[in-house]
Amino acid sequence: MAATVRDVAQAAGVSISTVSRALAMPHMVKAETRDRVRQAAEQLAYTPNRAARGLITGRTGNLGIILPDLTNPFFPSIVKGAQAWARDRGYSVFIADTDEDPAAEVGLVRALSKEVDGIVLCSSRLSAPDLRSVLAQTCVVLVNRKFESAPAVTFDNAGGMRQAVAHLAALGHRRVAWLAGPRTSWSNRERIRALRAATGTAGVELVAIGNFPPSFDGGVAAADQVIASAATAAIAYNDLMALGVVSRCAVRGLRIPGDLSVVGIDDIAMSGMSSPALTTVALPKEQAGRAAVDLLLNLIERPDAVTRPRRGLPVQLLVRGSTGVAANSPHVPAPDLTTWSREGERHASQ
Amino acid sequence: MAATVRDVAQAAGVSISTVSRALAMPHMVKAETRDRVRQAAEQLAYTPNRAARGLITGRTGNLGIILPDLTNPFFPSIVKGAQAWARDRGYSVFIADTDEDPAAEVGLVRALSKEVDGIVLCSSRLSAPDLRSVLAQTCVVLVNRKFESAPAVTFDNAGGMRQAVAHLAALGHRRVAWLAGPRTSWSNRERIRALRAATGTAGVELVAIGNFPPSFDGGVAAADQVIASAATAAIAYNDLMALGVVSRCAVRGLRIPGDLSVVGIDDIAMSGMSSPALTTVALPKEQAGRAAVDLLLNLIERPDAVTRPRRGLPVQLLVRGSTGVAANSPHVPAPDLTTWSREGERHASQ
DNA sequence: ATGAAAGCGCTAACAA
DNA sequence: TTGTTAGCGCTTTCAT
Repeated sequence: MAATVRDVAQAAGVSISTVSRALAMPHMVKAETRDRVRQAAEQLAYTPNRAARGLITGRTGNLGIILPDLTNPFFPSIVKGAQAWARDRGYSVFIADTDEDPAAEVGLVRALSKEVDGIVLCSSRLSAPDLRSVLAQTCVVLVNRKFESAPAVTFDNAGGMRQAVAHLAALGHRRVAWLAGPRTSWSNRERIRALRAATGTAGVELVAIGNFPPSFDGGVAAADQVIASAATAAIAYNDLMALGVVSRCAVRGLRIPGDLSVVGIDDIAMSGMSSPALTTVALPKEQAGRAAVDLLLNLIERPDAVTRPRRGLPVQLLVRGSTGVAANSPHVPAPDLTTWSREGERHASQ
Repeated sequence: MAATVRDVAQAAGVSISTVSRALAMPHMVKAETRDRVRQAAEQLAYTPNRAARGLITGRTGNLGIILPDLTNPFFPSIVKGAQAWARDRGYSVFIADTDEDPAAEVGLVRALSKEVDGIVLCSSRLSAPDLRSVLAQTCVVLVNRKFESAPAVTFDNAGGMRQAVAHLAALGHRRVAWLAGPRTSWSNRERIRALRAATGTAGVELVAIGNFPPSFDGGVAAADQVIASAATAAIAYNDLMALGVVSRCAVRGLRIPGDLSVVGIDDIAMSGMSSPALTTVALPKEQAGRAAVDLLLNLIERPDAVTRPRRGLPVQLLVRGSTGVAANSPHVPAPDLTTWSREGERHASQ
């Protein structure tokens, strides 16, 4: 059995309350006693029982992180950052995947809230009333979503869109397609708005297409509409969709960036591995995880401190192979079977 | 404040122990009383305090999952399966990422072991003595590693290698390269052994190359040795490496599968998105997560039950675009600058 | 500066 | 079948 306060107290020849104090509030104990206790504790490999502590303090020392889909590579990076940061600060992190289901999201928050001191809620797809109710009941930090005055870590979507548009405009693109992601996504709304502003300023025509699922297949589905739109460049809601566009363009016989320039958002690992590599707006994902934990711990440990709204984390356009100088419209004739069969094997993989 | 047993007891007009029983051992309580208690509990939205319960039962209702790197897409799938399965069974899951550091792995097991009933240890890189010590102290299920008599969930590496070799042999390949992953990886050792057997039977010559890091860049680094080996096909330790090989081959001006066939292992999402799509040995990752949780809960809830060793989970070769009929040796002359510059932009992304 | 004692919310003996 | 009671290991008054 693991050592308890009592064991340590006995070994150090003091009372259990002295042990507790020596370990948690060292300044309230005489130096000599403190050292004796510490030594005894170390020798017995004593670790306070968190359940017992939690029972009296009302705190668990645990955090939760809830996200739509672990297999979307955007999220593991956030989790990685959050988990490591929290652990360094003495907190453990529960993970929960909603499988993109807002109903499950509510349930998970409720279930987790009993077992944690606070929750990091990533890319929440919750409706305003649901989210409001969740925020009222639990200590929550949002990531990648802003909602009323709730503490949140976001990315500088506007800056990212400006960089992307400036890049494309400089390459001579005058007609740019936006491939929208989920309608319920806050960042999707945010990005289209920023895009409208940025294209307006740059004298670039914007064509919005979608919404589509924020996945590779969503991008594949979107590609044909992009091609039909006669845009010479496309900005996708995320890298996964952008990669889908690139893939579908290959099937359709379009060259990237020769016929169409493609920009993604996120900078998931995959985006650097495709060929051509994807030009993308890199989001500091691990940093966001750390920032969320910081915010959450602040909320937990200093509930009265005022948390003023923070601006989005800075993002960085990474220019890679999928963007190039503007070409003629990529409007191509309907593909014939010859064109298709050449890449037929590719298609089998979907 | 949240409702306690006492509140429910009062509301239902019974004692606290009746409440506890009615909820945890319904058969020991008169039906009518039970219903009354349940109704009161529901109305008060009562949830047992897990810390208090844990204090007396000695169980936390939590599991931990430890893995080398969350940003390696192989692991999130396992976590996803494990997390959902555990939650359905009333357990929450802590996540911990070792950042590929075996020393951190030991520390994390120790730290987590205080807060959980059991740990799922994925692709452990621990040395035999370290692993033995960990297993002695904690309730652990290994995933993707076999060690002495420890309970483990593995994949049928031998079957996978046989399928891959049979596929390549049928395509006429007679000289196949194996790109080894980390030396400390159990599955790496397992696979090379299976490969030796399978190639021997099939009359195929095997060339082992490596070890390399199990990453895209590892594959990029390996590719040149593959090309120099005059093999017409390569099997990589995982999909990430296989994708690296494909990418590097493009830079070197080799066509896939025309000049070289490439087979990966894992079936990460990315492998279906590359072009050509990657032929790969698909591992049932989420299923492995679920199986690990099953094993773990069995261990926790029936410590005396004998767990007999299980064979590896069945795997499935997915034939896609990256393999084709054997060509001549891909031995090519050293690339000249013209060849390189054509794909120079690709290179910038690494 | 230290100790004694109460009690967090729950489960599990033991009584009735 | 139900109620009473004794703790689980810890923190935290309240005395000393």
